[in-house]
Amino acid sequence: MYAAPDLARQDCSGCPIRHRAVCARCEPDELTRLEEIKFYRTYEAGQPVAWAGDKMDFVASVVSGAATLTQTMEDGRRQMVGLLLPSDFVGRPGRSDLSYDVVAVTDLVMCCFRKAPFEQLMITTPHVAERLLEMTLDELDAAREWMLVLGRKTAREKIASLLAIFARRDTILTPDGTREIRFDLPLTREAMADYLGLTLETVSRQISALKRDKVIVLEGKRAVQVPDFNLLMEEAGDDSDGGMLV
Amino acid sequence: MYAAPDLARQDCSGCPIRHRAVCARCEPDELTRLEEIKFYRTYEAGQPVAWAGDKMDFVASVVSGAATLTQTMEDGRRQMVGLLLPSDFVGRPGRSDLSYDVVAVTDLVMCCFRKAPFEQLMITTPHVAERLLEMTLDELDAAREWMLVLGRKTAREKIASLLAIFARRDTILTPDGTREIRFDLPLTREAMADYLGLTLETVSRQISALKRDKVIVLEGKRAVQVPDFNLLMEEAGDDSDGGMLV
DNA sequence: CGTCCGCTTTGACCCAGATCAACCAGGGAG
DNA sequence: CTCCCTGGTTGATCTGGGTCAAAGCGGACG
Repeated sequence: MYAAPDLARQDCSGCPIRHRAVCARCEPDELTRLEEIKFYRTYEAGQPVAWAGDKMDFVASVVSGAATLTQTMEDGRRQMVGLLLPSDFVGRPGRSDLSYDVVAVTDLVMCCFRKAPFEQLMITTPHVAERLLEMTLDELDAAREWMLVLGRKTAREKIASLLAIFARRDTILTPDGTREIRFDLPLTREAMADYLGLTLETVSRQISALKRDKVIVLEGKRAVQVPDFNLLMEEAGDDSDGGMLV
Repeated sequence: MYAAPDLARQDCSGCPIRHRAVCARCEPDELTRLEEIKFYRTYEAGQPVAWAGDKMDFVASVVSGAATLTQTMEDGRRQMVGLLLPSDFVGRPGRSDLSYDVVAVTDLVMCCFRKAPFEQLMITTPHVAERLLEMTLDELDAAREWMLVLGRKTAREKIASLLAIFARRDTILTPDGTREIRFDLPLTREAMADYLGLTLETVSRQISALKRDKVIVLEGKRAVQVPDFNLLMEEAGDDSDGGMLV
């Protein structure tokens, strides 16, 4: 876990997301210019960062913590459309109003840039624009992958797919060096339901079912251990093998 | 309808997508450089453009016609993850393998650029990269909008949402100037089902239901007329009004 | 140390949409 | 003119996941 930084700190070189965020490709001089316009904001778990329809006058990178992007219909139905983890970028250079709610799900630290100077900077420092394009293309691929999950997978496959995502992101190497897959769920059952297009009851039932079938082992309600990752992938309906042959 | 162009033609200035595609922002000299590396390809309705997992050695803009992006699971379940219409862009500078199938659904003309020269050109002509970023961000927004449709909308709402998309894109002004909304469905029932995460039977039933309820008027199986666009939006579960007040 | 509250689990029942199956319409080929 | 073949419609039935309801389970707080 990354300690909330001193809000006045200016040094990007020790930043935990330095090598993965929009600034990843920047040369030292470009970084200096970014440092001049950046500022930090922190949010507590549960706090909104911005609402759909708001004008958001800044863009930002997640430094630590997690945030969700959700769309809501008038009658209250909700769909999570993105999950922001450290190094992910929010905001849309070139447009100002947001089309989804952004909410901190854990304590959150963001590295923000006021929109106008950032847009200016994108023109003068190609490495920022270049990296942002790459990140946006990755996001688009992920969104499309998720469309398959939402449109065609069963409840059990959906849960397994979500667990597989967390497993890939958060695997902890145990002290004795065995490559055991073990992580904490960063979301409540309700948030998982919003992500997967399910109800929280179905999420709970399917997690119980996967536990019963020994696909996962639960320690408490949040800690998950995956004894066999290939089995999990199979449950997710993804072809874990293949693709390298032929 | 745009006639299939002479495959050797080099003049971008008369191109029907000149002002909306990746090249929209190009200055005349940038356009000249694009012209030097471009070439056209045509596909007949139903033909594949590329398969998931293929290395695609070019990127392209749709000039006329339509293509679908679909992902397929091993057991045959399919989900359309994108619909390419004129001016839309396919391909991913920076990566080579495709993660979905690209298939022409109507006769299709594409303006292609070999990947390596295009990537080179992106570095030297910022207007291409700039426009591509903007288009990719739009695609991402659209993909996220679609996640709400797939995850939370009912079958009837899904159909209405799809019809609304076509209506917005393809509205034809009738000769006498009345703003009647009337268009042809570019997709079969099966393709609509793949787009919406439904079965083709459900698609057919819901279209019949919307017809019965006078939300749409069908002329034959493909021609659709929408007497009241607001009613259609309401059926889609979208808040057609609102957003401009406050 | 008890109680309250947010989160989770579990059960019983129901319904939207899937599945299985039959049939229809039109248009191209022989 | 008929045959067939592709895409579309419609009906009957089944079922995965939603809905409604009740109860467990920490952990914060008085």
